[in-house]
Order: sequence, then C-alpha cells, then structure tokens
Amino acid sequence: MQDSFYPDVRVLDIFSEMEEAHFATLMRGSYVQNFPPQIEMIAEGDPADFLHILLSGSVELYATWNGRETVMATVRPVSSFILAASIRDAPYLMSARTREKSRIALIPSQDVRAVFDMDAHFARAIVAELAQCYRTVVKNSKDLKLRTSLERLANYLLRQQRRTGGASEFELDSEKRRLASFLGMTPENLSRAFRGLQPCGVTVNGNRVAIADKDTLERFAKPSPLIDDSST
Amino acid sequence: MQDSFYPDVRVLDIFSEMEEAHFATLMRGSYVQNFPPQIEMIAEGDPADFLHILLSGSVELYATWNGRETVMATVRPVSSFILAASIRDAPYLMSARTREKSRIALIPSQDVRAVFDMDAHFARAIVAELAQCYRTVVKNSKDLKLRTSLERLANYLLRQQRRTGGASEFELDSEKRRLASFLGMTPENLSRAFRGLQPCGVTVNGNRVAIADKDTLERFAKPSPLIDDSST
DNA sequence: CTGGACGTTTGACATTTGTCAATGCTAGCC
DNA sequence: GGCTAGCATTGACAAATGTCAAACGTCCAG
Repeated sequence: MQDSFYPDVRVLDIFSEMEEAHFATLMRGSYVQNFPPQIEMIAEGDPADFLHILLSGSVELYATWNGRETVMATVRPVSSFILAASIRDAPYLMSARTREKSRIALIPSQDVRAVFDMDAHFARAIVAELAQCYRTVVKNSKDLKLRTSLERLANYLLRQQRRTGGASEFELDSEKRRLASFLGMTPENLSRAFRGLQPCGVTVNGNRVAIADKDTLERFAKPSPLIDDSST
Repeated sequence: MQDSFYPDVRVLDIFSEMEEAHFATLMRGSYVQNFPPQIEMIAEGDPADFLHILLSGSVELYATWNGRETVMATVRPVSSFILAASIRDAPYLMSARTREKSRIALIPSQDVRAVFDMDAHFARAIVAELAQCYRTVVKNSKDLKLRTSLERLANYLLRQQRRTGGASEFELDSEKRRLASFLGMTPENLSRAFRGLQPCGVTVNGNRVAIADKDTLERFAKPSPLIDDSST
C-alpha cells in the first residue's frame, strides 16, 4: 500500500492505538483498490482472505438464499467490514457490493491474526469492534422480531433524523427499494408504510422526509436505547 | 470460587489455552451460584458486571419491547453468555432466565478485560468466541429475513435432528411455545406449520418428531451451510 | 380418582404482508 | 423537446400470519 493512505487507515479505532511498527507491518502487506459502483466485491461463501477497510464511497452487505436477497447492512467510511470471518478464517456469510465508486483497503487476514497476537492494543481494539458489531446485529434482530413493519420504519426515520443532525427535514440515504429490503419488507409495503405514518406527521417527497411533530412520531415508535441507540 | 469447579470451567474453549496463573486470577474473583428454574438472572439494560458461564442446566436469552417478548437463543452447558456486553462494559441487550435448575459461574467483567490484556491465548480465544457468536446471530438474521415460517421450521427440524445424533425420530428440546417464539411466530402458527410439513414426511407427537424421509424434507427446506451450519 | 391448571390444537376471522399488473414520475440521453 | 429506462406508487387480489375463543389433552395436587 502507498504510504499516502496510511493516515486514512490509521484513524480507524482498531488501528489508532497500536504500535507504529505493527501498523507498518500490516500496511506493507496490504493494498488499496478502487472499485466502480455496483460491483460485487465479496460473494457469500468465499474464503475470507482479507479484512476490508472502506476508505471512501459506500458498500452494501447483503445475503441470499434460494433466489431471494436481503440487505443486511450499509457500510460507511471509514470502517472495517467482515471482521468476524477474517478472525475465524471462515467463509463470508454475507456478500458485499459497492453502492458507489469506493476506495477499499485490503489487509490479509493472516496478517491481522498474526499482529493480533503481538499487539495488545490492537487485540483490545479488535475485540471491542467485534463486540460492537455483535451488538448491532442483536439490536437488528430485536427490531425485526419485536416490531411490525410500520414500527420499524418509524424508528428507522427517527434514527436517520438523529444521524443526519436532527433537523425536522432530512434525506434518506438510499433508494427506497434498498431501505425496504433492509427493513424486511417489499418496496410496495414501504410505500404503504410511509402513508401509514402520515397521521404521525411524516411526509415524503422523493428522498426528502419531513417529520412535522417528533413527539407524536416517538409516541408511536417508542424508540428504545437497547434497540435504536447505535453508540451503546 | 471453590477449586473443585475449576476443571469444569477450564474445559471451555475460552479458558483452555490460557496460562494457569491467569486462569487462577480469574477464578479467584469469581463465584458459582445455583439458580432455581424460571429465574430472571439478567435483565435487559442492566450493567454487565459479570461474564456468565453456564456449568449445568440451561438458560434462555430473550428480549422485550413494548410489552412483547421474543426468545433470542438458548444457552447450553458448558458455554459463556453475554460476552459482548462484558467486553464493552455496556448494558445487556438481552435478558436471561433459567429454564431449569442451573449452576452458573460469574466472572467479574473487569477481571476479564484485565486478563485479556495480559494473556495472548486468552485474548485469542475470546475474540474467536465472539466472532463465532457474531456469525451465529448473522445466520439467525438471514434465517428470519430470507425464509418463511414453514421454511424456518423445516430447517430447524433438520438442524435439531443433526444435533441430536441424526436418528429419524428425536425430541424437541423445548416447549413448542418457546420454539415458536424463537422461530418468530405464534404458537398457533407453529401448530399449523407442523401440519404444513406433513406432506414432507414430518409427524409430531408431543415432543417427539419423526422425519420419515429426510431427502424430501431437505428438498423443501433447502438447508444452506451459510445459515444452518453451526460450526462454521 | 378427580379437578384444575396449563400448554397445545383447532376453527373462524381480522390484519398484515406479499404479488402482480398498471400507471405515474423522474432523470438521463438522443 | 421527446424518448426511454428505471424506480416509485397505486389498486386489486392472494397468501401468510396474527388474534380470539373454544376444545382437547396431559400432568399434577388434593
């Protein structure tokens, strides 16, 4: 990897505290690649030879079975993805495709495992990151199993509003069909769900969403930190 | 903790490779407790002061929201649970209750984190365990989002058959209402789902399930290692 | 042995969600 | 400007799932 990318990677939580020498070791074996939009970079079932770091752009993690497909998560820079498969040297459980032009650093999984054993700071950071990922998936499962699609959408909108700064009007960050898949419903049902939230003061125009009265929406959505708070 | 329990805990993957001294340190601060059946040992949202190790009995992890409840997982001995919350020093995302009389070892989370920094073998084992847990939840999510309830039941039966040794007749390991909740459906629907699998050769009598023709059921269930294989 | 508690099953029905087809809308392109 | 492709929306319908009430069965305590 070119030295010029080092600082971009270094800022990531999992690398920020490790020793310079170990970081350099990791980087020497790595490389950076640019991907065009809509490229499947990772296919479910492939061996996890590399830990991926998204430097810019965005990536969608999805899964398939029996001809069906569902969006599992969206990765935004700067963050790692497919950490668990790298650690365990196991096949990927999810596929990954770029949503837009993206720059990605590839770090050989075996280097990650080797440096893990040498650098306690790195080990600590890796385990913290992985625990975070675990908790995110658990929250997601709770969302899916405990809420109806209307409730999922309402809470998603509240989370997105917060993520984008809290203004009463904000942008959805993806196409509605992707959002529908992420929320576990069809695009048609997402349309109806948006209409179903009109009584709570939600209006949509293309990708712009306005929440007239946050309190009303919250009374319906009943957000919980144990499902909707991404930081804990 | 009494020395007599040490061997029971030591066999766990996360402890088996660590240094004796570090293991002793962990055990000295820990204690073992016996719980009667149906006791809520952990409540969602509580601080994660202890890593729990189930020595005998069984424990159910569940989550609640807005008056609803869903079973997330069943823990069987000997294994740890609520590892991610301990690592991150974050609140529990799931509640835990005993399903039967259970013996549980409690290890202070801060000791776990301290020894993690001192013992590379332990660190390696913790991260492997956590990655495994992560992958289990991801598989679960895929199961939920990509399959209908009939398909989930069919695949669950195939997994359970395998888990119990592969005989064409075997026992369900929990009440049907729990199974229904775990599979994300109502007890009524589970009943109907069992009937729906009769054409595939599935018969139920109380807790005993018989699979007349595994091939037929597999043709319907289409099990995938990337969802149903617990080892990878 | 009997009564009651509890889990399961069944049926009827309501609600939710998915499917299909048609239409509308928007953005990029010739 | 007009055309086309792709996504979003809508309506009508079908399928899946949840809800409620009743019946059934089993197990345990009195």
